[in-house]
Amino acid sequence: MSATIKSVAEHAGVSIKTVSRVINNEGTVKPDTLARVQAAIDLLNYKPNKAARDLAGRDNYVLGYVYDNPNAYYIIDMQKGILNECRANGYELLIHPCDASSHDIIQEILGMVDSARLAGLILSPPLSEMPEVLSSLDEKGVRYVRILSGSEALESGQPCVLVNDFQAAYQITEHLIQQGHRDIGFIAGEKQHNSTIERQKGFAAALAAHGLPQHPEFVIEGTYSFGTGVTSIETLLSLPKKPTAVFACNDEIAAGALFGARMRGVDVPQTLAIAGFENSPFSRQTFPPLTTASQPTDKIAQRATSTLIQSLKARKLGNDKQAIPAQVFVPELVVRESTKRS
Amino acid sequence: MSATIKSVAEHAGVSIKTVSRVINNEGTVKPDTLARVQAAIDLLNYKPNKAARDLAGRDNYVLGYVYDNPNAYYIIDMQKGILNECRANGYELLIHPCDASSHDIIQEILGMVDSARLAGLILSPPLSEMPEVLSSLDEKGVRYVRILSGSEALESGQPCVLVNDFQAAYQITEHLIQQGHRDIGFIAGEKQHNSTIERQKGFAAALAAHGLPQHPEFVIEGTYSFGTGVTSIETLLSLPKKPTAVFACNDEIAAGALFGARMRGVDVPQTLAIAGFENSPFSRQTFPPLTTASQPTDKIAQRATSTLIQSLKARKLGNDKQAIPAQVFVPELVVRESTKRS
DNA sequence: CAGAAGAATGACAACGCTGTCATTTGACTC
DNA sequence: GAGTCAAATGACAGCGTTGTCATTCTTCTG
Repeated sequence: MSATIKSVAEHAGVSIKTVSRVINNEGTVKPDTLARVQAAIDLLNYKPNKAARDLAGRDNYVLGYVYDNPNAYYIIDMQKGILNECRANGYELLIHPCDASSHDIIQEILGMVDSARLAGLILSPPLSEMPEVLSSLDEKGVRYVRILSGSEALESGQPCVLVNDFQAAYQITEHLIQQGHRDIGFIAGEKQHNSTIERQKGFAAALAAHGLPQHPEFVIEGTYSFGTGVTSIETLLSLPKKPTAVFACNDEIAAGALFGARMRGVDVPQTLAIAGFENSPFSRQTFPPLTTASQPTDKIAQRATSTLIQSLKARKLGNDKQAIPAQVFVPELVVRESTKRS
Repeated sequence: MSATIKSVAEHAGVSIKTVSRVINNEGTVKPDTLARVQAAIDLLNYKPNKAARDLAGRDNYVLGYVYDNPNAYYIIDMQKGILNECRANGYELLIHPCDASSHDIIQEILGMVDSARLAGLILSPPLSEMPEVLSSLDEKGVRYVRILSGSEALESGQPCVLVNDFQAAYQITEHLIQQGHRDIGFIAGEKQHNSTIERQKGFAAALAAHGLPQHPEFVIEGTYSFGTGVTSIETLLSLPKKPTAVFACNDEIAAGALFGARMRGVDVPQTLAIAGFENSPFSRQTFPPLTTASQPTDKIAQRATSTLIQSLKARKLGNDKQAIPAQVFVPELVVRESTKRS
């Protein structure tokens, strides 16, 4: 049926091993041999058989993306970014949605890594921030890259990509302050997401920097959901002293807050300003559109994937020590109507 | 490292071939041998190596989901449904987003099928409705299952799952009529999606059935996007005779229409009723929430996958003739505030 | 220009499984 | 109890690649 390494070798008049060297870029092939082999590959439209590769080689060419996140847009963007990088490097992607709060989540992940012989894992929050998960993976020698909230270089030099939620939250809060708001509410997501913690810290830091008081009753804890937005805004607007602006931990909460405000007949942004976080497509589609922070999720995912692949290569070549620098992404402030005072 | 078929065989005191028979459910193993082997498998926590299986066997255990659809919620639900079924049957899933309008889309799909040695493909609209794609796949002998809009059994007996958009659209339209609307606008999505055609037919049929006139100027063509909703509603509301209700071909358009109406200060649902289609999560989150039709996307996906797997098994066993009956799903009307007249 | 050292290439086993076909086992017949 | 036949099991090759190690070709040295 399709070409094999053998047919390519015959065509090029070399041994299969040499063809193998060419397709693996081992670099120890003479230029003209390489050209001959490459020509044969192109001619026959040869594609290495993944199964055989996986079987024969020590490592294989499948990465896994394990996630527990209800945000469809986030996941899709992640997948897009990961896939781009995977394709560019001849890797495949296995996706594995799961429930991070399940009691045997670790077994589940380990099981899939094992049965699919994954070369490595891409972890996004909250999984990337669960110590039990990470240590189990370390113990089993499973390679992974983490996407997580933070900005400090990790001591370990582990492969990771950071998102500086603190700074972005700081900027959003500052934007609200500059609009003249002094009483600003904060609606948090799940506290097991580091991003929530960081965003809240950024929020608090901005208030402090501008000499504004912290009102504990203005901070509501919830989940990254529309429903949280709806109920939280009710709570906030029922306070004797109401905030004039609200910073919601993500767009979904913000959309819920907007919905809740409208239910009560509160005008946004005139009476109440609302800001979200994430720049989900629908943050543009609410009425009014939401001020938010734009996170290049697909770029982050791509970067994470390339980091993982690099670390995989490094291990293969034995120079396992060489740490790969973590890249830090800072979400950008996007100002829209939901916070614009006329 | 992990257990192999050989270690299991030794443990159970049988040959590797017998173990192979057990894990493949070939049914020609004596009950007590089977029990011994099964015990060894459990004991060693043996998982067959997929790469070896794929390499040795004629067919392999990876399905592909190829899609071109900007709707993140749809894709996520599809993936969820497919994965459920895959896991239950020991298959893996490879996802492949693509651009259906690309000129070499066929080559791209064929290439990935080839290089990943896919056992079969799951196709959703618009790819599942592109004759060129289907015929190329047929020609190459690639197995696939289609998810598409329609209701008639396909002559060919090909594996497929149908969604009866016609009937659902009919119901939505009828609902609007029952609310007293006589002048109803229709905003269409891409016409290369069969769903658009079917929904429009259902719309027209309902009008006809209730003796209402068709107003060509009330039908706007666009894409399945928020933007289409925004601009279309402007067009409709600028007509000398305006519709009092609008049926948008999906929720995203409907959300855009709602946005557009609000921009013009038009009250929904009092002055204008708006209905969508799909029951996307955000159809619940607009203000007011959208009347829509609920499509059990994950169930549809799951059914499609099981159909594909069945057909794969049938081919393996040689009884390729036996056609698998196509299941038809009818989206259900979900009435919310966007069409409720007080 | 012989010899050494390194670069380039090749031969061949191994990876873990399934397919094919041969062999053994067991049940049933007369 | 020998003979028959089907059911159960096993031996072994082969899937397409990579890893290991041996071999050959180059280039450089003195």
